[in-house]
Amino acid sequence: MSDPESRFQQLITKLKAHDYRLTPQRVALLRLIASSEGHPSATHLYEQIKVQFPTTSPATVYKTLNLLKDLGEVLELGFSNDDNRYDGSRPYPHPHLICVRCRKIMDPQVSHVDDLTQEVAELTGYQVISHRLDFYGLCPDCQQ
Amino acid sequence: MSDPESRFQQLITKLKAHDYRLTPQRVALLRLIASSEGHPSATHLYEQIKVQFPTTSPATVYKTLNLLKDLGEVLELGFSNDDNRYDGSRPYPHPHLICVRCRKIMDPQVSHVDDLTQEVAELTGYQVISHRLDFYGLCPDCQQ
DNA sequence: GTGCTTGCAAACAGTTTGCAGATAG
DNA sequence: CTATCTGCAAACTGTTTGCAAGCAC
Repeated sequence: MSDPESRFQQLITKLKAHDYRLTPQRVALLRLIASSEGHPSATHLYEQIKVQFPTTSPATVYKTLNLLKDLGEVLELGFSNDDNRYDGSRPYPHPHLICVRCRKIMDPQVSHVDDLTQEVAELTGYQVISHRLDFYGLCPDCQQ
Repeated sequence: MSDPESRFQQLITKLKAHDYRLTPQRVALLRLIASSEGHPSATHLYEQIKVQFPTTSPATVYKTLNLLKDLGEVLELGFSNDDNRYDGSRPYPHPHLICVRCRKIMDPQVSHVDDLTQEVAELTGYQVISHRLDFYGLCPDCQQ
């Protein structure tokens, strides 16, 4: 967990190391992703990038997000009913708390979650690769 | 957690109590849902029902599944990349273990998961309504 | 200069919806 | 008898893909 600026530099270095080109659109997306506290959607990121680069297309945003996902630098939270949300600050599995009314997503502190992975692996014989833990509820603002 | 036949009767009773009509297609779906050990998809259920009722449409299956979901009698596992899967035997939040290769889904025993909901609620001030915990990995058969 | 990247538009896939005819109660 | 349900087809939505032009290196 690093500050946005050094996270941004990390991402730049990673892309360079893999011989990906640093286009202005990509750099702008990396900057947003590196400070993505609010778990933004692709559309949300797209709209922020359009301010600086009005010709940017959603496809470019999706392509770059998938690139970063494949590099393990972004965590994608997919929803069957709703847009995917992205976390570029903490690109490893961790719990999320989702307000069902305003759709805000935050990262709660939850103890011993990683122990569960070990427990499941031992109990089932599966090779557990990843996990996802989401809590759904109403945030303080939305409890009226 | 009851046996398929009494679960089936429960579902019948529930629909009757809410004045929903028991059409042959619905009854067939209830029967499948009541014994849904394998977390089937809508398409999978549709194909099984088509054997008995060849004119059934996917729309009917989706409509009935949504009805059961709204009544709290079916748990829907939505995936952004893949078909939704349904659990009519245990229609309450519980952990799932998903093989990323063959897409088989099972229910592992995991200890103290419900304690986490309480922990998150106290820590964040959210009113936590539900949760979802999925583990992704390779089942014994798929580890080759 | 080369070939990766962009931006547009069309395609995609699972699910939902609208509606006319069928049917459970 | 009547309101609900079915089955078909079209619509929907977020994401992906194909391709020609653009540009990073």
